[in-house]
Amino acid sequence: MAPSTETLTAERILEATEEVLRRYGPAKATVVDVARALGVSHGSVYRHFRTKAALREAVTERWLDRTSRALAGIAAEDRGAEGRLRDWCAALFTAKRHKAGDDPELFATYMVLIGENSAVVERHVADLVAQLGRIVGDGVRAGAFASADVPATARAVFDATVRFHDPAHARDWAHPGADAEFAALVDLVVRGLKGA
Amino acid sequence: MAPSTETLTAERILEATEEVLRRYGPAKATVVDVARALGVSHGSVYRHFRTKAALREAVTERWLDRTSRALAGIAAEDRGAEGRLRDWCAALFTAKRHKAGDDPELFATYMVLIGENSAVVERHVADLVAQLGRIVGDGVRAGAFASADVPATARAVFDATVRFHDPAHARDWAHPGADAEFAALVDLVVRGLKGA
DNA sequence: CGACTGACAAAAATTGAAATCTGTCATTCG
DNA sequence: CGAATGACAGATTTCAATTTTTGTCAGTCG
Repeated sequence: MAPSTETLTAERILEATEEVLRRYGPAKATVVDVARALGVSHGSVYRHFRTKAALREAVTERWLDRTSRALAGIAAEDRGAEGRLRDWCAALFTAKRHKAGDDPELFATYMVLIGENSAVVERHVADLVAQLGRIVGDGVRAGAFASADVPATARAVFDATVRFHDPAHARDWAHPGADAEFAALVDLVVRGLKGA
Repeated sequence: MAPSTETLTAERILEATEEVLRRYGPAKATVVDVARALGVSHGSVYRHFRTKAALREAVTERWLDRTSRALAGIAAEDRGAEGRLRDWCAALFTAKRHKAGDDPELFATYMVLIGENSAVVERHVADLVAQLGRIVGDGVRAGAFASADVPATARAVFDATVRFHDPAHARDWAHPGADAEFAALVDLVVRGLKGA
């Protein structure tokens, strides 16, 4: 966009890249477009990011981290594990559903980025599962939940809810029964956590 | 392939179509190829299937029905609901994993067909959920499971296990920890079914 | 001196003309 | 007479020529 006299930082490049991706989509967005948006030559962008792939990876990571941070707040709250778990799952579903529904094109763009960067996604998933682990662990300590292997149980909870947070299933999130199905699933999972 | 003197039936066309899809893949397989394999003109194929899409849909349906029928056997067995549920889920996971692992190219072909025929897939899913419903219903009647709404619970069980039967997650099925994660998930679900 | 530029080679994407495929139907074949 | 054919129009795909993009680096500028 407007050339700027500010220093060229990785941060500013990432912002410009997001903007370019939003405007042109993942197929058309080029490094030259990003450079043009910043009023610099594309060589300067390569000073901060070794390849176009690295640049896209950094954008993907930023995007996923925003979700992570929001949920970390819920996981850390000081109250009963069941309530926190229910709210955490609901917050994850709601956040994803809004991202998918509010701006489908931008969401499609991030779906492409996610497909390109499985390593980043893996780290993100590990992060979310760790958050679940903290909630489940608290629940076990307080006697609300039963689990012989907290990390494995946390992973099972994450897996059980894939349909309501994995972008691969985004298509289903709009359909009318989705909320009821989500509620039934969370109830089933919570009952399972409470033990036999 | 070899021309034949037999009558041209929908069944024979479907077999030839499967063969052509296996050989050329979903992108290259044409109606002309199918006709050539049968030793007839492509016009004759159109006598049995109105469009290429209808032909592919029929192939997809056949393929999904084979899985359905195998599982229906387990659902109908005369024994405890918990064992049947565990075996049914394991059979579904194992069957899918083999299809994906044994012939990845053919599996990719069917993934494409599945993407083209969401209506067929929806019916297939409804069928599987109904089978689960029978098992869960039996369990509730026998006092082994607790559920206020059997169809909704069956759907929740199906949803909870998506990661281990939906082709969208096929990529994960090969990884070493998959079996342990599957076991942990089924345990969680079964505990949930047994009630709080 | 170090951030930035822009010309360049190699790789990838786009374009449009030619070839192929889909779906129809008047005609042939048994 | 009903099943099958093959020529055909319109839609889609292919392929090679052309353009654009990526990534590098010797050289400029402040």
